[in-house]
Amino acid sequence: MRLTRMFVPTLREVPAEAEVVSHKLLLRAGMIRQVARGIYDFLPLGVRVLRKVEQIVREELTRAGAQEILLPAVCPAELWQASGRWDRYGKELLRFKDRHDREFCFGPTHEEVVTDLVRREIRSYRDVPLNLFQIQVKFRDEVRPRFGLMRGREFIMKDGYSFHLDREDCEREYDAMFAAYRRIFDRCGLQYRPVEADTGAIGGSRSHEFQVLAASGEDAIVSCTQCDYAANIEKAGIGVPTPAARVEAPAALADVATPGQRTIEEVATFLKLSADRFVKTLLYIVDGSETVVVLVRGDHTLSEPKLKDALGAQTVALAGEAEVEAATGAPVGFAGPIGLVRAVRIVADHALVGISGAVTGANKADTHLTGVDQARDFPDVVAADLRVAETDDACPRCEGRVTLQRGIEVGQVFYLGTKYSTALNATVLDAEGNERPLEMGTYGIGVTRTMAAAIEQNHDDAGIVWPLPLAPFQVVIVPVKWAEERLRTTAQRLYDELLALGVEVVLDDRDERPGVKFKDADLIGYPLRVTVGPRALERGAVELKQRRDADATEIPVDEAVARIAALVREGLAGF
RNA sequence: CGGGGCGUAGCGCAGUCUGGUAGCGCACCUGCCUUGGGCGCAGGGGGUCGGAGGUUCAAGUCCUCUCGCCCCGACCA
Repeated sequence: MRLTRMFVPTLREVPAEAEVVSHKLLLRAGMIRQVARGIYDFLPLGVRVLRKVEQIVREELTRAGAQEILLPAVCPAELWQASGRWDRYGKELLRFKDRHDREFCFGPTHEEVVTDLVRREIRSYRDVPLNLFQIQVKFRDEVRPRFGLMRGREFIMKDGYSFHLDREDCEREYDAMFAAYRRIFDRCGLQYRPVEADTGAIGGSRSHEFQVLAASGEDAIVSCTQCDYAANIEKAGIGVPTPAARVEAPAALADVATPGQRTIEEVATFLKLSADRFVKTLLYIVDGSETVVVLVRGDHTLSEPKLKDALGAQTVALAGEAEVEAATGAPVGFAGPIGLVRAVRIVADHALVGISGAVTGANKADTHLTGVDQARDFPDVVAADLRVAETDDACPRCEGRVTLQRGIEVGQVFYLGTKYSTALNATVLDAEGNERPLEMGTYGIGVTRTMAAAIEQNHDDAGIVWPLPLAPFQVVIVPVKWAEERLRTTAQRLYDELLALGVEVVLDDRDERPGVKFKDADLIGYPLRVTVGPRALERGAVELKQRRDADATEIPVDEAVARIAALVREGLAGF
């Protein structure tokens, strides 16, 4: 394309609403514009990048045996009622009625719809395995959309679903999708890590997230420095439990007045003790009814997913003020495991087993207990791995230690089991003539989020540095002075010849000063820039600069087209 | 949902405290000039000051309500 004919409104200044770098650069490079919170226009350059991501996804999934379909974005309530999610999904589900007052939602994900399709058409075990995917606009009415395309309300997702006769076959497909996802993100030119993930409220038992490594990522991931273990921090296990601190001469229990000191930090400062001497006492309501006391060391953080696993619970929720007072007889801030009003289950993190000389709430207003000895004072606890992992914790798989990194979740693979097939009665007859619910897997990729993640990971002060496979165009040709015929005709010829070779090239035919063109080229992030200027042309040459390099090299005009085409070809082959 | 911030030209902002003819930079249009990293000069167009109501001789400015956007937290996967 000629730049004079293109709709690329670049901005010199950053619109005030943008916070993170991908959002700023997408706006400045004229790729997106915000329409409402979490909802965006995609301009021509933005669409080209989206299509690049989509095409890679499409090719790799097709290669892996999946088939593309397109399901409705507007879905009838009945299917969601059948799965139970109409009530459970909450306000994130955008609901509305048609003119006949029938209820619909804008699909945030499509397990129900695809399972409905499959149950109507599939009868025999001979019809499976079946793996279907779509690339579609989704809507989730997020409480707090933010960071541009990183967490929008409307976004483009590749969602895939597979159907199998038994668990073994489903797990085989899971592994195949895992491998396909690796190829997809490799081909996108991204640095990422597959990590073990919490299975969350969707249900199911096995899941990996694909996390693009970037400091601005919303997720924390734990990875081992010695083996390939990596997990979302919510899920990450701790190899060797931290031994509890013990004091030499066990002290007797004693009340100590702590007026108005509720948080660990406040009490620790007040008593001049370090936080690891405290037993943090949290009350949880488990599965909506049972009150459970949960203990972690004062300097540790509880992981709710781990708590859920440890208790075998469906839901856990921090207890409200009234519940805390009912169980402890004290206002919030003074709870402890000793002398509770009601006998309740107590679970404690490993790091508290055997602790002595500790401090905890006394279950009395403005009072804490010192000299606490776990074995003596509250022996009746269940020990479990409950806390959030920290840097230098032991790896659960090897002798190594773990480190923390930030990541952007761009994909997730999930073994679902028969949750939806059972709810929606999607069954097949097996070889013995028995009706069996289909085993399912689900596989998602955030296409728009991948686009943002690529920028978070690939940019500099001047703008985006697109990996070649995702760039909206591969090459920009910049004639330094459009008015000068010699430069114009050379630029034009290079442009025509590159186009003929199938190179995605833009000709900056604007009558602008060179500085403006260079700034825009850097901002937009074309991987290759060809500068046609009087100095080099005098020597029969043009300049070639890669976006990621600092310097340009001069190449003879006659060789330029072949050299550039080869660079693009070889560059793409590298992914 | 709780806390905080902001809505003035396409973008970035000043003006609001202390009411009195709506401004600046960039962008845009015209002309000249210039052309290797966001040139220079001259001229010009563009605003229901987010919206509604109120106070006042007079409201961008004060009061009430409301809508939108951003950040932190809670929530959610």
